[in-house]
Amino acid sequence: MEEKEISQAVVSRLPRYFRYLGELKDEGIERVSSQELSDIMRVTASQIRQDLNNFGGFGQQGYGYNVGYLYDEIGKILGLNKEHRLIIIGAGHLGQALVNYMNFERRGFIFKGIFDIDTQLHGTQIRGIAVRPMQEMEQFVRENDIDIAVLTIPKSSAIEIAEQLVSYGIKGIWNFAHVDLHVPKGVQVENVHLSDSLMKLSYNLVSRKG
Amino acid sequence: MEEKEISQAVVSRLPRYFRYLGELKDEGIERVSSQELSDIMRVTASQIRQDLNNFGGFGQQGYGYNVGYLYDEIGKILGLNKEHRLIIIGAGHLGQALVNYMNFERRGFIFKGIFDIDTQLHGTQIRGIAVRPMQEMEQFVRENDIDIAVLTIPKSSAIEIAEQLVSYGIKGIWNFAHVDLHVPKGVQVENVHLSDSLMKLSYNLVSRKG
DNA sequence: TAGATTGTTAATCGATTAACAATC
DNA sequence: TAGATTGTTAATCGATTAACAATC
Repeated sequence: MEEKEISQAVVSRLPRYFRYLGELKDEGIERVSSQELSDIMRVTASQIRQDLNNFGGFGQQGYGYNVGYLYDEIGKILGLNKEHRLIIIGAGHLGQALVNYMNFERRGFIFKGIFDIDTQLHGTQIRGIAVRPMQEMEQFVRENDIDIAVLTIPKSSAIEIAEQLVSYGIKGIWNFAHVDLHVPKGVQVENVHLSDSLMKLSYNLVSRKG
Repeated sequence: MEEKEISQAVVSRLPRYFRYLGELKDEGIERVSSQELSDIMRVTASQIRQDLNNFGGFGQQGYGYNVGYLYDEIGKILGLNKEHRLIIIGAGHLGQALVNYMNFERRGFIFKGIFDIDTQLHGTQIRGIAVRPMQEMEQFVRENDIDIAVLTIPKSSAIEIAEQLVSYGIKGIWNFAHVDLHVPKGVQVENVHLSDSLMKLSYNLVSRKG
């Protein structure tokens, strides 16, 4: 199930296909051609067909794509049919925002634990999930089969915490700390560098781009 | 000041250069060669030189780059020498997290106002900034010379609110709503689609990539 | 069958890397 | 001057788009 390596450019577009197909599905639309999808999504029909054909022939000549089927298949490709078990490190506003965002749970991303260094928070709950001291992290990760850790902590501690998590067996890190993490092969890091994003917006504003 | 259009691929890398140069500066390092920077940042020296030369010759043959100077120049390119005036629409956890993140302010991104539909929140303050009713948005934007609006609202209302904001003269939208906004030329949208990011991580986990 | 639209190959475009002459 | 390293051109690589034969 991994013949050729798929480029991250393609992977980055999959969630967007998934979203638009979900919307079409909700509207009760059963079939869609690459050209129709192209018009809605404002990408070329050619790119849509190329992207999808990385994963298999989901369409049918003369017909197009079955919306529900394609939606489900992309969901599977994205691993949304499997349950992911997450912990959050850092119970600040950002951590809380993520825990409270129900849609992740709907997609199979289950928040199992929250950890923070602040002893005042220990024992309090966020959406029914207790905030625990950092010391319990290792045991919790191992006992609850956690595969993803979300880092909503300052950059100063992120590298060290990430190393610990990897040693506990974490396979994926969703990193909101403004630092680059270097992890061993087999561990995935997905960065959300908010200040980089804001700076990009700033650049495009001052450069008076199109 | 806009001879050739710079590709977004290059722009996306600028904040990262800026971050590493800031760290070198803090360490008191005065000069750096593209090769040294390459080793630290794990990109090719060639790419660094190409990227920088889109904006001018900041280096000196036989010497390399002056850290402080290059840091300042990239800051200017990113528009961080100019003050940006922001409002946040949506005072939920995510909105609060952003308002409370001091580092944005340090870079010249000043939060001037917060708006929310929830009447219960009106008059309350977040880090000294009052939460206002949506009805006051237009006047506030015009009177306070707001150039960036941050959308931390559900996707259901995002498109409509974005349209309003554009009509009030907003030039940049930092969009956290999970929907694609279509804005007129001259208005910049920078998307932060958190669920897309999480799905990408999920894909890389299940595809057992490197 | 005729029409539509995919899957896929070929062509183009753009981005990255390599190489080296210019120059500090 | 000799050595180092940039700025920049040329080569390569990868991603996107176009084209069309395959086929439903």
